Amino acid sequence: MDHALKTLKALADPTRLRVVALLVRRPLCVCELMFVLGKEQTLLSHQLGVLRKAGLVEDSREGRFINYRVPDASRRGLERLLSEFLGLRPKSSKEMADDLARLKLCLERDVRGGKCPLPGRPRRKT
Amino acid sequence: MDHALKTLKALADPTRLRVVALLVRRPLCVCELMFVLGKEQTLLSHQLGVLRKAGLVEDSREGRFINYRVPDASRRGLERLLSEFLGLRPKSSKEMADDLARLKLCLERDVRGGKCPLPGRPRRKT
DNA sequence: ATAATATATGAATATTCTTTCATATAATAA
DNA sequence: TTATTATATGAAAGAATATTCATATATTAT
Repeated sequence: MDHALKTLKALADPTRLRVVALLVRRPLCVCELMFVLGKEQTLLSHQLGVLRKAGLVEDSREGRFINYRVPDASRRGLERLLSEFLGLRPKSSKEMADDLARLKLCLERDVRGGKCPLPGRPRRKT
Repeated sequence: MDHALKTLKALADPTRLRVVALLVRRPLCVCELMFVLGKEQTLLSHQLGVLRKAGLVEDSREGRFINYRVPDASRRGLERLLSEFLGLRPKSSKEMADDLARLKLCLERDVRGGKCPLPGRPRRKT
């Protein structure tokens, strides 16, 4: 029950919930989350720490970037929790739709100056 | 997303989570919850208020007692959330097993002095 | 090396929640 | 009516969380 509580507490914050709703779709680095959510680096770092300690996300370094992701094992469960139990679907939640739109922008326009090395996105030219 | 957050916040407290785990099984009045959880009336009252405002529980008066229950519509979803997503099953959670044992006691031994009028339990002799 | 970039972390502050206390209310009993 | 029982509620106190600030670390670039 302790673990259940840690999970619930970790999700019970607007920014963290948005982060999870994004990461459940694809891995992202902190700067992409900053762009999409419009939050300070240091705040996201703390909040990602909360999610990490709750086991909801994992991180892995890739060069100077750190990518966060939802572990494969929990992905399905989380997806269903969000969409089925909480009703968090892009169609029904404007906030979520907006985040996804900004994410699209972020990925398409390579907002971080071509520096973010996530798979499927342009890398630096060096 | 606002509603999702309210739900998560309401569940993200040890006492409230225990309350929900009990009410998902059967309706109970406040004094029964007091007995099972070993908490003060006034505390439970506040916390039931939080759950009620989040729509997780309903209340209905029956004489001088007030019975709380999980609305039929959300019962299945909540059950699955607790057992499947959070892993809160009596078998795996000692805390939950203990609560259910105390609930059994409470119902069998008619702890509230035969006064609680919930269905399936002895009523006052008057 | 030095500088720049991406991110983390500890401490301080600000904010929000929980718990308790005192008291109110609604129903029933005497 | 007065007393008792079951529960609710507002306010105060206490505890936990979130946010910000200053600074640290790791990686890469120059």
